[in-house]
Amino acid sequence: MPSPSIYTVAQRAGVSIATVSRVLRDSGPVAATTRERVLAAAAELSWSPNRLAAGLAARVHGAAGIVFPDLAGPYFSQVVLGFEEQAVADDRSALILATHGRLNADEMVLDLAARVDGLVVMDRTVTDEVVRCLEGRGSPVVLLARPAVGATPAVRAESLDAATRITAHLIALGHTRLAFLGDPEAAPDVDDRWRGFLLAHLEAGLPAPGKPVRSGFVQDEGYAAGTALLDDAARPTAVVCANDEAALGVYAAARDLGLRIPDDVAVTGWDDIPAARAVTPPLATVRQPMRELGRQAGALLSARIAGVPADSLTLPTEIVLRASCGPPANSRTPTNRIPTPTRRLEP
Amino acid sequence: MPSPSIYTVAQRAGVSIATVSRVLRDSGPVAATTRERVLAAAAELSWSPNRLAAGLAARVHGAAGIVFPDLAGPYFSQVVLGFEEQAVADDRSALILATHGRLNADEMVLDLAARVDGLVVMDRTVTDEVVRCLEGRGSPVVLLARPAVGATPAVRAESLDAATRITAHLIALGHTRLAFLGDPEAAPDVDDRWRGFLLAHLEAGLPAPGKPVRSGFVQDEGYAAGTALLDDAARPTAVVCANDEAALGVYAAARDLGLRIPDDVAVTGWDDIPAARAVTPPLATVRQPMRELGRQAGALLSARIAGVPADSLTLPTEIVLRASCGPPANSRTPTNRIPTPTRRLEP
DNA sequence: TTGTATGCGTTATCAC
DNA sequence: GTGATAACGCATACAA
Repeated sequence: MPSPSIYTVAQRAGVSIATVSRVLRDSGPVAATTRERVLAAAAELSWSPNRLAAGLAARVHGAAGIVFPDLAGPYFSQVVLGFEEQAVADDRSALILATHGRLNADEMVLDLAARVDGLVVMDRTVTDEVVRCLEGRGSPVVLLARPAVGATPAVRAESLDAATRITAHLIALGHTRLAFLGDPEAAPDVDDRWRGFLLAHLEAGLPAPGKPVRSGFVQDEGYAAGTALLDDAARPTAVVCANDEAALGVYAAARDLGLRIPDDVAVTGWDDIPAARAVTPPLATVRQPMRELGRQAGALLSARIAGVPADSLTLPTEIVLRASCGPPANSRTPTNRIPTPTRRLEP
Repeated sequence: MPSPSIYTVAQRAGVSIATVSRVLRDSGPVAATTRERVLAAAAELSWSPNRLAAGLAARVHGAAGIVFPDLAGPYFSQVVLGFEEQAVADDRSALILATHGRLNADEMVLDLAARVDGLVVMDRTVTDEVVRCLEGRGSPVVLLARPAVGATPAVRAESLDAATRITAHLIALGHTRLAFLGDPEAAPDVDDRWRGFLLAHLEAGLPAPGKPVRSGFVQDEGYAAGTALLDDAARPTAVVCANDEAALGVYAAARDLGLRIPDDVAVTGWDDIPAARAVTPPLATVRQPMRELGRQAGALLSARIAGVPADSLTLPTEIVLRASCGPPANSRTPTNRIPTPTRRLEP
């Protein structure tokens, strides 16, 4: 038995399909009694309009998509969730696409674009060229955690300054041998954090630090990179990690090497995931509004879909000092002064 | 300038729309030279077929949806990711919907159903009645982490037996005052874990434990519940948590109360999230194949969409013993014997 | 191998 | 208020 159509409902209600459409979409005047009849008929047939047909006629998908590299860890999850919330708020469905660094990511994204009214694109999932192509085809795009491209706006969380500040804090605590753990080429945000790390050294008059210790975003990678970094007599006394999960990997590495945090090595992360407060010692980190990032990106996208030009947006981050960056045992600077405006001390 | 349609392309290639459709969908024979012309025209216009129209004509959405309560924590993230992977593998788009316990969840799901070929429904996001309604309207459904409903199959991870075994392990270690932290009414899986917890007491001849200490899935809730539970002279010596994140909250609670794990209180979790290995001591837990759950649910859904009847599926779980459940200081049973077949000792 | 014509289920613009 | 009817963009029998 085929599913009922607007014709079935119209016939049952004794009206034309135009009227059915009117009551359902509340467009145009309809007599109260007529409305009742239509509603009743629709209910009896448990009919709901075919979104495909409705979309085709109205030239609207009623859907928005988000493209991200992966869904590993709280960061991406929260961003996607924020996006979903905004989409629902705008009465749109949310489509997701994880590229995983697949080679055919470009065509996957192009394909996705054909089924949504607009797209949020995270990180380096696709090239700038693809972004332009998308816009060229009439698909509004909002970039997330990645620089703007032409007129395509970007939503980001401040990274460079926060990285400079948290590094400066470590330096102020007396650290002179610091390492950066993360891959600046993996994501624009990480690159900013790395540059802030460098900048802090410059400003403090310290010699330039070594190259970053490459690591992905997941804990296992942080563990591997952390082990390689710390299993060395010339190990650093402080490690600035590109994200919390990698930092937790460093925690495990330090433990397995018999090193104490922060006495033997200070550690900082990024994101302020819940686990950062559960570990011992609590992890110092930089909080970024993950959910809000997704929400704002979705909101900007909605604006663009509506034809309203949207400007790029940078959300503030917040340094969260916790015991993991506490003064090392042989601290020469007992002060706890933090050279930054926005700060926070927990717990 | 309106986006090009199949007519534009056909005209430019000097063929009919039927031919364009043929080369694009590779249906029916087309001369090589003709094919080239069409492809060229399509490329020049950077045209891609309108999915709405294609879907309408083919009576197919080319999309699958998944409904979940929230995206907090690795569990839901991984499940959704597994679902997405399977959807992509089946050449379908993935739609997501988080209900957040919203009151109008039912209609949101019904609405989502109108734009996909099938739906995976997690937990208690909607009632059994809605599931039947969905099926009645011709939308194949696969349940996830929730019992089957009529002919609608379910994909689950084994919970009851694993809960019995890990509880039995604690009891074998000498614990007699155990608490269950989690809300059996929050999710069917948690209810199974609670029942396994009870069963282990029965089998060991221990008096029935107290009521579960209600807690949600996130760390903060685990912290609050854990604090209430442990800040008491008559506190339990072991806490079986419904999931890892809540367990991490208990870690923080114990730390803040000056209690040591496992000496003062043993703790176990569920899921085996990465952070479980990063905390000190490492968290004993029950590993469930989160990603695979999503993938299998997606696969079953594909089968159902294809008209193939699908049976319910229960994936195995694995007990992962770590230091957090190590023998208490005053252990009366020095044995480490584990009364279960599948087990694992880490690190 | 290719073209014609119809249907897919709505929306929306007209008349009435 | 209500009803025909033309798009909407594509898939696909059916012809040629």
